[in-house]
Amino acid sequence: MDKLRTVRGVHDTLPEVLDKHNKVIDKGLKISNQYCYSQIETPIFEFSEIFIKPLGKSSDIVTKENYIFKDRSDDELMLRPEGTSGVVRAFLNAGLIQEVPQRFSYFGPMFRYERPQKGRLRQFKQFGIECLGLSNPMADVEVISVGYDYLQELGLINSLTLKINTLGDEESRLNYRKVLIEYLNDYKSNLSEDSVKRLSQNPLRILDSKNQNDQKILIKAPNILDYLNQESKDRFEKVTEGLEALGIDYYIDKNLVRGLDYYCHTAFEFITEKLGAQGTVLAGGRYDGLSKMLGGPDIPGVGWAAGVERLSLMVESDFSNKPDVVLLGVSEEYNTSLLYIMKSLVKSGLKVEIFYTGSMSKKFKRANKINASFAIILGEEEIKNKVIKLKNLFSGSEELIRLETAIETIKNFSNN
RNA sequence: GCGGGUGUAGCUCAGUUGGUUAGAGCGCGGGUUUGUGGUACCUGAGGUCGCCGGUUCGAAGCCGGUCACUCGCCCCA
Repeated sequence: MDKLRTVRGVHDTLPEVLDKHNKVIDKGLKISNQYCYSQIETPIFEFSEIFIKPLGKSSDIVTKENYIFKDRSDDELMLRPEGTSGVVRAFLNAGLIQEVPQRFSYFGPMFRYERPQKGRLRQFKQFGIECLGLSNPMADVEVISVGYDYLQELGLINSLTLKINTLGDEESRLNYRKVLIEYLNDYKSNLSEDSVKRLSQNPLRILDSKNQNDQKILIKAPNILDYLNQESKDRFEKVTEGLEALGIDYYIDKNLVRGLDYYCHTAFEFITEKLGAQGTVLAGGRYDGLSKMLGGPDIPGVGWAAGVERLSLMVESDFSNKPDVVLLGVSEEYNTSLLYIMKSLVKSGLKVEIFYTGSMSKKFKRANKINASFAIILGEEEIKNKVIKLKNLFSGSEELIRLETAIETIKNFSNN
Protein backbone atom coordinates (compact mmCIF):
# COMPACT_ATOMS: atom_id res chain seq x y z
CA MET A 1 0.00 0.00 0.00
CA ASP A 2 2.79 2.34 0.92
CA LYS A 3 4.11 2.52 -2.61
CA LEU A 4 0.72 3.59 -3.94
CA ARG A 5 0.85 6.90 -2.18
CA THR A 6 1.45 10.24 -3.87
CA VAL A 7 4.58 12.19 -3.05
CA ARG A 8 4.48 14.56 -0.14
CA GLY A 9 2.45 17.70 -0.65
CA VAL A 10 1.17 16.46 -4.02
CA HIS A 11 -2.38 15.19 -4.01
CA ASP A 12 -4.87 13.36 -6.18
CA THR A 13 -7.95 15.42 -6.88
CA LEU A 14 -11.10 13.31 -6.68
CA PRO A 15 -14.22 14.23 -8.70
CA GLU A 16 -16.03 16.11 -5.97
CA VAL A 17 -13.08 18.36 -5.22
CA LEU A 18 -12.04 18.68 -8.84
CA ASP A 19 -15.54 19.91 -9.58
CA LYS A 20 -14.93 22.76 -7.13
CA HIS A 21 -11.57 23.57 -8.70
CA ASN A 22 -13.16 23.69 -12.11
CA LYS A 23 -15.91 25.99 -10.92
CA VAL A 24 -13.36 28.33 -9.37
CA ILE A 25 -11.37 28.35 -12.60
CA ASP A 26 -14.43 28.70 -14.84
CA LYS A 27 -15.64 31.74 -12.93
CA GLY A 28 -12.22 33.32 -13.30
CA LEU A 29 -12.15 32.70 -17.01
CA LYS A 30 -15.65 34.05 -17.39
CA ILE A 31 -15.11 37.28 -15.48
CA SER A 32 -11.70 37.99 -16.95
CA ASN A 33 -13.04 37.29 -20.42
CA GLN A 34 -15.69 39.96 -19.89
CA TYR A 35 -12.87 42.35 -19.14
CA CYS A 36 -11.31 41.19 -22.43
CA TYR A 37 -8.50 39.16 -20.94
CA SER A 38 -7.65 36.28 -23.27
CA GLN A 39 -6.62 32.91 -22.02
CA ILE A 40 -3.02 31.88 -22.58
CA GLU A 41 -1.17 28.70 -21.70
CA THR A 42 2.56 28.40 -21.16
CA PRO A 43 4.70 25.34 -20.36
CA ILE A 44 4.86 24.07 -16.81
CA PHE A 45 8.65 24.17 -16.98
CA GLU A 46 11.06 26.68 -18.42
CA PHE A 47 14.79 27.32 -18.46
CA SER A 48 15.50 28.07 -14.85
CA GLU A 49 16.76 31.62 -15.50
CA ILE A 50 13.25 32.60 -16.58
CA PHE A 51 12.25 32.33 -12.94
CA ILE A 52 15.50 32.95 -11.13
CA LYS A 53 16.20 36.38 -12.63
CA PRO A 54 12.83 38.00 -11.99
CA LEU A 55 12.07 36.37 -8.65
CA GLY A 56 15.47 37.20 -7.24
CA LYS A 57 18.35 34.95 -6.36
CA SER A 58 17.83 35.45 -2.65
CA SER A 59 14.07 34.84 -2.71
CA ASP A 60 12.86 31.77 -0.86
CA ILE A 61 11.20 30.46 -3.97
CA VAL A 62 14.52 30.27 -5.73
CA THR A 63 16.79 29.33 -2.86
CA LYS A 64 14.87 26.63 -1.03
CA GLU A 65 11.59 25.93 -2.78
CA ASN A 66 12.71 25.26 -6.32
CA TYR A 67 12.22 22.17 -8.41
CA ILE A 68 15.29 22.54 -10.61
CA PHE A 69 16.56 19.63 -12.67
CA LYS A 70 18.67 18.89 -15.72
CA ASP A 71 17.22 17.11 -18.71
CA ARG A 72 19.09 14.79 -21.06
CA SER A 73 20.42 17.73 -23.07
CA ASP A 74 21.94 19.06 -19.87
CA ASP A 75 19.65 22.09 -19.92
CA GLU A 76 18.85 23.43 -16.49
CA LEU A 77 15.08 23.52 -16.18
CA MET A 78 12.68 24.51 -13.45
CA LEU A 79 9.09 23.58 -12.74
CA ARG A 80 7.25 26.86 -12.67
CA PRO A 81 6.69 28.26 -9.17
CA GLU A 82 4.40 31.02 -10.47
CA GLY A 83 2.75 32.10 -13.68
CA THR A 84 3.75 35.68 -14.38
CA SER A 85 7.31 35.11 -15.60
CA GLY A 86 6.21 32.52 -18.13
CA VAL A 87 3.40 34.67 -19.46
CA VAL A 88 5.68 37.67 -19.91
CA ARG A 89 8.29 35.46 -21.57
CA ALA A 90 5.66 34.12 -23.97
CA PHE A 91 4.44 37.62 -24.68
CA LEU A 92 7.96 38.78 -25.56
CA ASN A 93 8.66 35.61 -27.50
CA ALA A 94 5.60 36.01 -29.68
CA GLY A 95 6.51 39.60 -30.54
CA LEU A 96 3.31 40.93 -29.06
CA ILE A 97 5.04 44.12 -27.88
CA GLN A 98 3.88 45.52 -31.21
CA GLU A 99 0.33 45.43 -29.95
CA VAL A 100 0.13 46.65 -26.40
CA PRO A 101 -1.76 46.60 -24.19
CA GLN A 102 -2.23 42.87 -23.98
CA ARG A 103 -4.44 41.25 -21.40
CA PHE A 104 -4.00 37.59 -20.48
CA SER A 105 -5.58 35.07 -18.19
CA TYR A 106 -4.13 31.69 -17.33
CA PHE A 107 -4.47 28.78 -14.98
CA GLY A 108 -2.53 25.65 -14.25
CA PRO A 109 -0.31 23.85 -11.78
CA MET A 110 2.60 25.53 -10.01
CA PHE A 111 5.33 23.83 -8.01
CA ARG A 112 7.04 24.91 -4.84
CA TYR A 113 9.04 22.67 -2.53
CA GLU A 114 7.52 23.88 0.73
CA ARG A 115 6.45 22.26 3.94
CA PRO A 116 2.86 21.20 3.25
CA GLN A 117 0.02 22.62 5.31
CA LYS A 118 -3.66 23.15 4.83
CA GLY A 119 -3.93 25.37 1.77
CA ARG A 120 -0.27 24.91 0.99
CA LEU A 121 0.78 22.19 -1.40
CA ARG A 122 3.87 21.42 -3.38
CA GLN A 123 1.81 21.17 -6.53
CA PHE A 124 -1.06 23.62 -6.56
CA LYS A 125 -3.11 25.47 -9.13
CA GLN A 126 -3.26 29.18 -9.71
CA PHE A 127 -5.63 31.22 -11.76
CA GLY A 128 -4.22 34.60 -12.72
CA ILE A 129 -4.42 37.60 -14.99
CA GLU A 130 -1.75 39.89 -16.39
CA CYS A 131 -2.17 43.28 -18.02
CA LEU A 132 0.92 44.15 -20.05
CA GLY A 133 1.97 47.42 -21.61
CA LEU A 134 0.07 49.89 -19.46
CA SER A 135 1.88 51.98 -16.88
CA ASN A 136 -1.23 54.02 -16.19
CA PRO A 137 -2.36 53.62 -12.57
CA MET A 138 -5.87 52.95 -13.82
CA ALA A 139 -4.59 49.61 -15.05
CA ASP A 140 -3.78 48.74 -11.42
CA VAL A 141 -7.32 49.67 -10.48
CA GLU A 142 -8.73 47.65 -13.36
CA VAL A 143 -6.77 44.57 -12.37
CA ILE A 144 -7.80 44.81 -8.72
CA SER A 145 -11.36 45.36 -9.83
CA VAL A 146 -11.33 42.17 -11.90
CA GLY A 147 -10.10 40.32 -8.84
CA TYR A 148 -12.78 41.91 -6.71
CA ASP A 149 -15.54 40.94 -9.13
CA TYR A 150 -14.14 37.46 -9.35
CA LEU A 151 -14.18 36.95 -5.59
CA GLN A 152 -17.62 38.48 -5.42
CA GLU A 153 -18.84 36.11 -8.11
CA LEU A 154 -17.52 33.22 -6.02
CA GLY A 155 -19.55 34.56 -3.09
CA LEU A 156 -16.46 35.09 -0.97
CA ILE A 157 -16.02 38.83 -0.92
CA ASN A 158 -17.63 39.25 2.50
CA SER A 159 -15.12 37.00 4.18
CA LEU A 160 -12.16 38.74 2.59
CA THR A 161 -10.33 41.99 3.14
CA LEU A 162 -8.20 43.83 0.62
CA LYS A 163 -4.85 45.11 1.79
CA ILE A 164 -2.84 47.39 -0.44
CA ASN A 165 0.43 49.20 -0.29
CA THR A 166 2.94 50.74 -2.61
CA LEU A 167 6.57 49.86 -2.90
CA GLY A 168 7.21 52.98 -4.97
CA ASP A 169 9.55 53.19 -7.89
CA GLU A 170 13.18 52.19 -7.66
CA GLU A 171 14.36 55.60 -6.45
CA SER A 172 11.77 55.72 -3.66
CA ARG A 173 12.53 52.19 -2.62
CA LEU A 174 16.27 52.82 -2.42
CA ASN A 175 15.70 55.92 -0.31
CA TYR A 176 13.37 54.11 2.00
CA ARG A 177 15.62 51.11 2.21
CA LYS A 178 18.45 53.32 3.41
CA VAL A 179 16.48 54.88 6.30
CA LEU A 180 14.92 51.57 7.22
CA ILE A 181 18.31 49.92 7.54
CA GLU A 182 19.56 52.85 9.62
CA TYR A 183 16.58 52.56 11.93
CA LEU A 184 16.71 48.78 12.28
CA ASN A 185 20.45 48.70 12.84
CA ASP A 186 19.88 50.29 16.23
CA TYR A 187 17.72 47.34 17.23
CA LYS A 188 19.79 44.69 15.57
CA SER A 189 20.46 42.77 18.78
CA ASN A 190 16.72 42.52 19.49
CA LEU A 191 15.58 41.44 16.05
CA SER A 192 14.68 37.83 15.30
CA GLU A 193 17.31 35.65 13.73
CA ASP A 194 15.52 35.66 10.37
CA SER A 195 15.17 39.39 10.37
CA VAL A 196 18.86 39.96 11.09
CA LYS A 197 19.62 37.89 8.02
CA ARG A 198 17.15 39.87 5.96
CA LEU A 199 18.63 43.14 7.15
CA SER A 200 21.53 42.61 4.80
CA GLN A 201 19.74 40.68 2.06
CA ASN A 202 16.26 42.08 1.70
CA PRO A 203 15.44 44.52 4.51
CA LEU A 204 11.97 45.37 3.23
CA ARG A 205 10.87 41.85 3.98
CA ILE A 206 11.42 42.45 7.69
CA LEU A 207 8.30 44.60 7.53
CA ASP A 208 5.91 41.67 7.33
CA SER A 209 7.62 39.60 10.00
CA LYS A 210 5.13 37.95 12.33
CA ASN A 211 7.61 37.83 15.17
CA GLN A 212 6.06 39.78 18.04
CA ASN A 213 9.26 41.44 19.06
CA ASP A 214 9.98 42.46 15.48
CA GLN A 215 6.49 43.89 15.27
CA LYS A 216 7.13 46.03 18.36
CA ILE A 217 10.30 47.40 16.86
CA LEU A 218 8.50 48.08 13.60
CA ILE A 219 5.79 50.20 15.20
CA LYS A 220 8.11 53.20 15.24
CA ALA A 221 9.92 52.31 12.03
CA PRO A 222 9.90 54.81 9.18
CA ASN A 223 6.88 54.49 6.88
CA ILE A 224 7.47 53.87 3.20
CA LEU A 225 4.67 56.24 2.33
CA ASP A 226 6.77 59.11 3.71
CA TYR A 227 9.68 58.31 1.43
CA LEU A 228 7.93 58.12 -1.90
CA ASN A 229 9.01 60.59 -4.51
CA GLN A 230 6.29 62.82 -5.90
CA GLU A 231 5.62 60.62 -8.89
CA SER A 232 5.18 57.46 -6.83
CA LYS A 233 3.02 59.30 -4.36
CA ASP A 234 0.71 60.67 -7.06
CA ARG A 235 0.48 57.27 -8.61
CA PHE A 236 -0.58 55.60 -5.39
CA GLU A 237 -3.15 58.30 -4.76
CA LYS A 238 -4.69 57.70 -8.16
CA VAL A 239 -4.92 54.00 -7.45
CA THR A 240 -6.68 54.49 -4.11
CA GLU A 241 -8.98 57.13 -5.60
CA GLY A 242 -9.83 54.72 -8.36
CA LEU A 243 -10.72 51.99 -5.88
CA GLU A 244 -12.90 54.41 -3.95
CA ALA A 245 -14.68 55.46 -7.12
CA LEU A 246 -15.54 51.80 -7.71
CA GLY A 247 -16.68 51.28 -4.13
CA ILE A 248 -13.96 48.73 -3.43
CA ASP A 249 -13.08 48.70 0.28
CA TYR A 250 -9.41 48.46 1.14
CA TYR A 251 -7.02 49.31 3.86
CA ILE A 252 -3.47 50.43 3.49
CA ASP A 253 -0.99 48.12 5.14
CA LYS A 254 2.35 49.88 5.11
CA ASN A 255 4.04 46.63 6.03
CA LEU A 256 2.71 44.73 3.04
CA VAL A 257 5.69 43.77 0.93
CA ARG A 258 5.83 41.13 -1.69
CA GLY A 259 8.63 38.63 -1.54
CA LEU A 260 9.52 38.70 -5.19
CA ASP A 261 12.06 41.05 -6.72
CA TYR A 262 9.98 42.01 -9.71
CA TYR A 263 7.34 43.94 -7.82
CA CYS A 264 7.17 47.75 -7.69
CA HIS A 265 4.52 50.36 -6.89
CA THR A 266 1.13 48.79 -6.14
CA ALA A 267 1.04 45.58 -4.13
CA PHE A 268 -2.18 44.04 -2.85
CA GLU A 269 -3.62 40.94 -1.22
CA PHE A 270 -7.09 39.65 -0.54
CA ILE A 271 -6.89 37.76 2.74
CA THR A 272 -9.23 35.67 4.88
CA GLU A 273 -9.25 34.52 8.48
CA LYS A 274 -10.87 31.25 7.51
CA LEU A 275 -7.89 29.33 6.24
CA GLY A 276 -5.53 29.65 9.18
CA ALA A 277 -1.99 30.66 8.40
CA GLN A 278 -2.49 30.49 4.65
CA GLY A 279 -4.94 33.35 4.45
CA THR A 280 -3.80 34.94 1.22
CA VAL A 281 -6.21 33.90 -1.45
CA LEU A 282 -5.51 36.31 -4.28
CA ALA A 283 -2.50 38.57 -4.51
CA GLY A 284 -0.49 40.55 -6.97
CA GLY A 285 0.90 43.90 -7.92
CA ARG A 286 2.80 45.87 -10.46
CA TYR A 287 5.97 44.51 -12.01
CA ASP A 288 7.35 47.10 -14.39
CA GLY A 289 10.88 45.74 -14.26
CA LEU A 290 10.09 42.15 -15.12
CA SER A 291 10.28 42.37 -18.88
CA LYS A 292 13.72 43.95 -18.69
CA MET A 293 14.94 41.35 -16.21
CA LEU A 294 14.06 38.72 -18.80
CA GLY A 295 16.17 40.56 -21.35
CA GLY A 296 13.28 42.21 -23.15
CA PRO A 297 12.33 45.85 -23.63
CA ASP A 298 10.91 47.95 -20.83
CA ILE A 299 7.28 46.82 -20.71
CA PRO A 300 5.18 47.65 -17.66
CA GLY A 301 2.74 45.14 -16.23
CA VAL A 302 0.26 44.47 -13.44
CA GLY A 303 -1.47 41.28 -12.45
CA TRP A 304 -2.49 38.89 -9.78
CA ALA A 305 -2.74 35.20 -9.08
CA ALA A 306 -5.30 33.33 -7.03
CA GLY A 307 -4.85 30.00 -5.30
CA VAL A 308 -7.40 27.61 -6.75
CA GLU A 309 -7.19 25.11 -3.87
CA ARG A 310 -7.47 27.86 -1.28
CA LEU A 311 -10.52 29.36 -2.94
CA SER A 312 -12.01 25.90 -3.30
CA LEU A 313 -11.69 25.36 0.43
CA MET A 314 -14.00 28.33 0.92
CA VAL A 315 -16.52 27.50 -1.80
CA GLU A 316 -19.64 25.40 -1.22
CA SER A 317 -19.95 22.29 -3.33
CA ASP A 318 -23.08 20.99 -4.98
CA PHE A 319 -21.39 18.30 -6.98
CA SER A 320 -23.57 15.62 -8.45
CA ASN A 321 -23.42 13.52 -11.54
CA LYS A 322 -26.91 12.16 -11.37
CA PRO A 323 -28.48 10.77 -14.49
CA ASP A 324 -31.84 11.90 -15.87
CA VAL A 325 -32.70 8.30 -16.44
CA VAL A 326 -31.32 4.89 -15.55
CA LEU A 327 -31.74 1.84 -17.74
CA LEU A 328 -32.31 -1.57 -16.33
CA GLY A 329 -33.08 -4.90 -17.89
CA VAL A 330 -34.99 -7.71 -16.30
CA SER A 331 -31.98 -9.89 -16.97
CA GLU A 332 -28.55 -9.50 -18.49
CA GLU A 333 -29.73 -10.58 -21.92
CA TYR A 334 -31.32 -7.14 -22.41
CA ASN A 335 -28.11 -5.18 -21.89
CA THR A 336 -27.29 -4.94 -25.59
CA SER A 337 -30.69 -3.48 -26.34
CA LEU A 338 -30.27 -1.08 -23.46
CA LEU A 339 -26.96 0.14 -24.86
CA TYR A 340 -28.76 0.79 -28.11
CA ILE A 341 -31.47 2.72 -26.29
CA MET A 342 -28.80 4.60 -24.39
CA LYS A 343 -27.49 6.03 -27.64
CA SER A 344 -30.84 7.60 -28.55
CA LEU A 345 -31.18 9.06 -25.08
CA VAL A 346 -27.68 10.54 -25.12
CA LYS A 347 -28.30 11.99 -28.57
CA SER A 348 -31.39 13.66 -27.18
CA GLY A 349 -29.18 15.39 -24.65
CA LEU A 350 -30.03 13.28 -21.62
CA LYS A 351 -27.68 11.88 -19.00
CA VAL A 352 -27.97 8.12 -18.79
CA GLU A 353 -26.55 5.29 -16.76
CA ILE A 354 -27.11 1.58 -17.31
CA PHE A 355 -27.17 -0.92 -14.46
CA TYR A 356 -25.82 -4.08 -15.98
CA THR A 357 -25.85 -6.45 -13.04
CA GLY A 358 -27.84 -7.41 -9.97
CA SER A 359 -31.45 -8.21 -9.28
CA MET A 360 -34.27 -5.81 -10.13
CA SER A 361 -34.50 -4.95 -6.48
CA LYS A 362 -30.80 -4.10 -6.35
CA LYS A 363 -31.06 -1.98 -9.44
CA PHE A 364 -33.89 0.07 -8.03
CA LYS A 365 -32.03 0.53 -4.79
CA ARG A 366 -29.08 1.85 -6.70
CA ALA A 367 -31.35 4.17 -8.70
CA ASN A 368 -32.60 5.64 -5.44
CA LYS A 369 -29.16 6.07 -4.09
CA ILE A 370 -28.01 8.20 -7.00
CA ASN A 371 -31.27 10.12 -7.02
CA ALA A 372 -32.29 9.28 -10.57
CA SER A 373 -35.64 10.70 -11.70
CA PHE A 374 -36.68 8.04 -14.18
CA ALA A 375 -36.04 4.41 -14.94
CA ILE A 376 -36.52 2.69 -18.25
CA ILE A 377 -37.20 -1.01 -17.84
CA LEU A 378 -36.80 -3.60 -20.53
CA GLY A 379 -38.00 -7.19 -20.39
CA GLU A 380 -39.80 -9.85 -22.36
CA GLU A 381 -43.14 -8.08 -22.37
CA GLU A 382 -41.67 -4.79 -23.62
CA ILE A 383 -39.65 -6.44 -26.37
CA LYS A 384 -42.70 -8.35 -27.57
CA ASN A 385 -44.76 -5.16 -27.82
CA LYS A 386 -41.90 -2.94 -29.05
CA VAL A 387 -42.27 -0.51 -26.14
CA ILE A 388 -40.34 0.31 -23.01
CA LYS A 389 -41.61 0.72 -19.50
CA LEU A 390 -41.02 4.22 -18.14
CA LYS A 391 -41.15 4.57 -14.40
CA ASN A 392 -41.25 7.89 -12.59
CA LEU A 393 -39.12 7.22 -9.54
CA PHE A 394 -40.66 10.00 -7.49
CA SER A 395 -44.32 9.11 -7.99
CA GLY A 396 -43.78 5.44 -8.64
CA SER A 397 -46.11 5.49 -11.67
CA GLU A 398 -45.27 3.34 -14.66
CA GLU A 399 -46.41 3.25 -18.25
CA LEU A 400 -45.66 1.14 -21.30
CA ILE A 401 -44.86 3.57 -24.09
CA ARG A 402 -42.74 3.99 -27.17
CA LEU A 403 -39.15 5.12 -26.61
CA GLU A 404 -39.71 8.41 -28.47
CA THR A 405 -42.59 9.29 -26.19
CA ALA A 406 -40.50 8.43 -23.16
CA ILE A 407 -37.70 10.71 -24.32
CA GLU A 408 -40.15 13.61 -24.61
CA THR A 409 -41.50 12.98 -21.12
CA ILE A 410 -38.03 12.86 -19.58
CA LYS A 411 -36.87 15.93 -21.45
CA ASN A 412 -39.90 17.92 -20.37
CA PHE A 413 -39.28 16.90 -16.80
CA SER A 414 -35.60 17.73 -16.69
CA ASN A 415 -36.15 21.10 -18.35
CA ASN A 416 -38.27 22.24 -15.46
C1' G B 1 14.20 24.27 6.86
C1' C B 2 12.39 24.83 12.55
C1' G B 3 8.78 23.65 16.71
C1' G B 4 3.94 21.27 18.63
C1' G B 5 -0.18 17.60 17.76
C1' U B 6 -2.16 13.24 15.41
C1' G B 7 -1.98 8.23 12.77
C1' U B 8 -6.99 1.67 14.81
C1' A B 9 -11.97 -1.15 8.73
C1' G B 10 -13.75 2.87 2.69
C1' C B 11 -15.59 7.07 6.43
C1' U B 12 -16.37 8.86 11.75
C1' C B 13 -14.48 6.99 15.98
C1' A B 14 -14.34 3.31 20.80
C1' G B 15 -10.52 0.23 22.82
C1' U B 16 -10.33 1.13 30.65
C1' U B 17 -3.47 0.59 34.73
C1' G B 18 0.30 -3.36 28.38
C1' G B 19 -2.99 -9.57 29.07
C1' U B 20 -6.62 -14.74 24.87
C1' U B 21 -9.78 -14.84 18.38
C1' A B 22 -9.24 -5.76 18.02
C1' G B 23 -14.92 -3.38 18.34
C1' A B 24 -19.31 0.13 17.03
C1' G B 25 -22.03 3.31 13.75
C1' C B 26 -22.26 4.66 8.74
C1' G B 27 -20.97 2.75 4.02
C1' C B 28 -20.19 -1.78 0.94
C1' G B 29 -21.79 -7.17 -0.69
C1' G B 30 -25.69 -11.02 -0.31
C1' G B 31 -30.71 -12.17 1.27
C1' U B 32 -36.12 -11.69 3.08
C1' U B 33 -38.48 -9.92 -2.43
C1' U B 34 -36.65 -15.58 -9.33
C1' G B 35 -40.15 -8.11 -13.26
C1' U B 36 -39.92 -3.07 -8.88
C1' G B 37 -36.91 1.07 -5.06
C1' G B 38 -36.67 4.74 -0.97
C1' U B 39 -38.51 1.74 5.40
C1' A B 40 -37.49 -2.63 8.23
C1' C B 41 -35.13 -7.19 9.45
C1' C B 42 -31.36 -11.15 8.59
C1' U B 43 -26.42 -12.02 6.91
C1' G B 44 -21.43 -11.47 4.87
C1' A B 45 -16.82 -9.24 3.46
C1' G B 46 -13.18 -5.84 4.97
C1' G B 47 -7.78 -4.27 9.73
C1' U B 48 0.13 -7.17 9.43
C1' C B 49 -3.83 -0.93 14.92
C1' G B 50 1.01 4.21 9.34
C1' C B 51 6.05 1.76 8.81
C1' C B 52 10.79 -0.14 11.15
C1' G B 53 13.21 -1.37 15.47
C1' G B 54 13.49 -1.73 21.00
C1' U B 55 11.59 -2.88 26.15
C1' U B 56 8.48 -7.11 27.97
C1' C B 57 6.59 -13.83 29.30
C1' G B 58 3.14 -10.67 26.46
C1' A B 59 2.61 -4.16 22.75
C1' A B 60 -2.89 -0.99 19.25
C1' G B 61 -1.48 1.26 24.30
C1' C B 62 5.48 2.14 26.68
C1' C B 63 10.46 3.88 24.28
C1' G B 64 13.39 5.30 19.78
C1' G B 65 13.50 6.20 14.68
C1' U B 66 10.88 6.99 10.16
C1' C B 67 6.79 8.35 6.86
C1' A B 68 2.28 10.99 6.18
C1' C B 69 -1.27 14.45 7.71
C1' U B 70 -2.27 18.63 10.81
C1' C B 71 -1.28 23.46 13.65
C1' G B 72 2.26 27.38 14.18
C1' C B 73 7.06 29.69 12.27
C1' C B 74 9.38 30.70 7.59
C1' C B 75 7.23 31.92 2.93
C1' C B 76 3.39 32.51 -0.15
C1' A B 77 -1.63 31.47 -3.89
